[in-house]
Amino acid sequence: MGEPLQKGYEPHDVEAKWRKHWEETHVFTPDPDAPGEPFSIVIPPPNVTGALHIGHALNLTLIDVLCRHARQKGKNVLWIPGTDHAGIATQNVVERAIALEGADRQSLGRWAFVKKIWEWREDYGHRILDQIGALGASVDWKRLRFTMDDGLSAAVRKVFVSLYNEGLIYKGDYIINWCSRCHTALADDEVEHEQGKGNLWRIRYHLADGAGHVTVATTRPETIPGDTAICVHPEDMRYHHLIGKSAIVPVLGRNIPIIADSYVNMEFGTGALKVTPCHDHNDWMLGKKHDLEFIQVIDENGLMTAESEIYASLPKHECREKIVADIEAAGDLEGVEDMVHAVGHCYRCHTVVEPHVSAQWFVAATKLAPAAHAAVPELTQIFPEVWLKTYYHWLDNIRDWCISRQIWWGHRIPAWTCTSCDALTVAEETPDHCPKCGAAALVQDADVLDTWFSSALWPFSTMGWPDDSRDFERWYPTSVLVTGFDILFFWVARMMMMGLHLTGKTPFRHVYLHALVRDSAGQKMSKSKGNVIDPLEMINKYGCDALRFTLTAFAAMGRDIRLSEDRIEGYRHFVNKLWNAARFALMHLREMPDPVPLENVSGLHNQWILHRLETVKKQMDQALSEYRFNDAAQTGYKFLWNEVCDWYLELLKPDIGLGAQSEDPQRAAAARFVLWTVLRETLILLHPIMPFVTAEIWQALPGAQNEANTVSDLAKERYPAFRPGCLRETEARHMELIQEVIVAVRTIKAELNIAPSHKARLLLRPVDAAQAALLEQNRDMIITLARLESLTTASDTQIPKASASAVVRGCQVIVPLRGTVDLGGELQRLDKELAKLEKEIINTNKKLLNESFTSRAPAEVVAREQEHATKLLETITTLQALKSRFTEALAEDAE
RNA sequence: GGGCAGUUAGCUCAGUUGGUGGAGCACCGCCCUUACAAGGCGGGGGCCACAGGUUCAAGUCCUGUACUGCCCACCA
Repeated sequence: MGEPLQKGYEPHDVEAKWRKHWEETHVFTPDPDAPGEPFSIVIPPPNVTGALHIGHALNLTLIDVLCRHARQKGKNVLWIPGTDHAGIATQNVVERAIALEGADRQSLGRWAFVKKIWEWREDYGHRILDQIGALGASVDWKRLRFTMDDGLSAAVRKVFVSLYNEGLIYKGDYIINWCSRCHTALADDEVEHEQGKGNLWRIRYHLADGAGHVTVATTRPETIPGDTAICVHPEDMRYHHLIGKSAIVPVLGRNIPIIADSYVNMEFGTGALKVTPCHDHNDWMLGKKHDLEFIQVIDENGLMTAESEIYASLPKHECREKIVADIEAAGDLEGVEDMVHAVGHCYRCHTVVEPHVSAQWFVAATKLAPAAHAAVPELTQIFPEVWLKTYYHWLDNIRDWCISRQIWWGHRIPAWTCTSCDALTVAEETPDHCPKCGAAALVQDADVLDTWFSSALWPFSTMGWPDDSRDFERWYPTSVLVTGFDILFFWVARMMMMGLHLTGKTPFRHVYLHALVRDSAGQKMSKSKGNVIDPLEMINKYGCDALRFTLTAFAAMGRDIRLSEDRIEGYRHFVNKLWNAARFALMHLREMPDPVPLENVSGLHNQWILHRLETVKKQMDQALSEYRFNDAAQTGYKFLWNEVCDWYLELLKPDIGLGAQSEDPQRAAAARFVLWTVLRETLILLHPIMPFVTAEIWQALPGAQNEANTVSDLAKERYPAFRPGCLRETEARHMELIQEVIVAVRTIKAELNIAPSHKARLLLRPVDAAQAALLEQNRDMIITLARLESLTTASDTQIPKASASAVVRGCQVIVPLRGTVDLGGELQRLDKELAKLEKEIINTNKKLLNESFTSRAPAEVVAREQEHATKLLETITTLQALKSRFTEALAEDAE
């Protein structure tokens, strides 16, 4: 027996206690040789120096729900935690930190700077891990990984070498996106395009033969020194005669060819395009295609190169001003207009990126993509399905992936150049001599790999691949990848490509893409907007379970989550409700009740709640297996609050000696065991979503322990077995009648301003003998919950004229009115009810009189409508009779 | 420019295969009933964005329009 429950739920103490317990007992460290179907998930690794944000909280909560549920279902569950070295992001953070000390990485040097980052990681790397723990994530801490661990780094080198040897990694000159602040290449999808104001200049290029000029339009005049052609559309009659001739580059005076390519848009600008292959992606393509000259005029610092002659060493924006002025002075500027166009920015630091030609390493993604396309949905299924098309489209239009980054923090590219013979060696281990010429002087490539390269290996590198590993054998491929849709391309697609190529298997059977968490106005949360909701602050204020329940309840498929603090506060009430319900139950379960056969238990309320419990067990299980997290949460919520608390706990009070009735030992025994069962199984059902509060209640539940002398840990408990014998549709419907009668009485009281505590007399006139028996058998429930003085059930009961009335499933519900009550109120009530019913019967009859409905709709639907109409008519007739009696009473009263 | 979502109660959102629309919060009234006032009971509130179409029957399927959001590609 554990500790009894305190008056109020104190999340902090409880959370700390269970976190510690779970970490110390290693319940989430699985044994690969243990039985059970394998179930595995790898964490989407957060930045090692990062802090937990609400997106992580959502992600981790959903994964945790799946893992805890899978454990309950008897699966052998592995959830690998870990962090990502996050190249550029981390380097930037540390650079900013050392800048405060007046240092910079250049002056420190590579070795010392990287050492600094490792130190930084030692200091701050624990923070994010601690925060993952604070969310209650049931990860296996013994298998904690970091993308720059020895094992994972070895995997990275192995993959690099093997792809290189297969020709799937190559080095080449290419135009890339260059961030002159981060000083590194950026992948296409690391560039964010934003609309910005600019100018469009129209500039004359004189023809070399002196026969006039051609006018081009450009937004970037500073690239003019790098022009190596003018391009027009082959079918553009305005320029047809110029194709093959030469033009002169303004100011510099070089001759360049005029070429034709259908890439050119005749409608835009003047229809004549200046081609600068080194400083524009499309111009690069044209340059390659038409074998143009490549002249680089802007360097990696954003300064003009010597090739730009008189503009050499000017910053590019100054060059722009100067060259425009020079052209204008020469009389060759035809005009300037304002225009809005998209400009690329670095996704990390927001500097404008510059297309830049340099030697880079590439993965031949074009060759890996087809397999990743073909694997879906056969081998890997994507949820929700709307992302399928997006996934396919991206893979079908993929370009080779630039994987080299000119930064210092990351996996160094395992390629060495011989200083004497220039030969390139790619190897897993540092070579001590050049394999070609034997010289010992080898220089390693200065670049590191794109962070996503190591991330792409994460599902198997974390399991010990490429070495023979029991974990890999047992748990790869993983069961499901849970992540945000924003990294479908960055991460998911690349894991698919790498996983398929290297392991021959897709790295996960399912991919569940969850939504983004936005603020209550639908805005993306960001520090600069000041609209972030800090999950740790929420945990602190409302408790972890409240936060987790909120996130789960809002995680509807394919829809963004608009979160606000109010909602978390709201779900805290639910945690509290569970706590209080449990406290009440435990007051009456001082010790383990003696079991009674539940399939044969007596008492309509017992049969009903057990029936509902079975239904909810099935529904929640089903919902989670289909990633309908919100449905699972809502089902649990409604069951506990609206059924267990609002009805069942009240209904069982008479059984256990609360209220007017005297205790019947047999009924009390049954009630206690049913109560114990319902509480016990509800705790299990809610545990994946709310692990802490349920675990705390569980340890106080007598008889929940299954091992002697140990703390009773709900995290180890199995999903409750289904009891088909407890499914009782008929009894559930009978219970609904009782509930409806009770509600009818309550409504009468409320609407006629009769105090709820007023003990009314109630007369019931059942529609038939079966109903009469049912009502009579359950009279205690009605008396207690409707708060009655007396209850008379008989079809021939005299009805006092001054009575309020209602009709429930044909049964007349009569509350005789005495003294102070406002009789006019009852008339209004009856009229309102009758009007509603009449409207309904008109609609139903309209349908039934429609020949095409009765002949074409399924017989079963027609029969249902028919029955509905009959019942409506009966109710109306009865109610009208009651109303006329009541009107007489009013008249008599007036006399 | 191409693609994908969304539009349902005052607010935030559910609504599986078409069969007479739900929840939470907010609102109104009554109640401190011995698990819970972070509560209980009852109530009001919606031509499901708009216009067509399919069907006996449309929030649900189809077409179009409007607005909102996102993704991709970017025209020099």
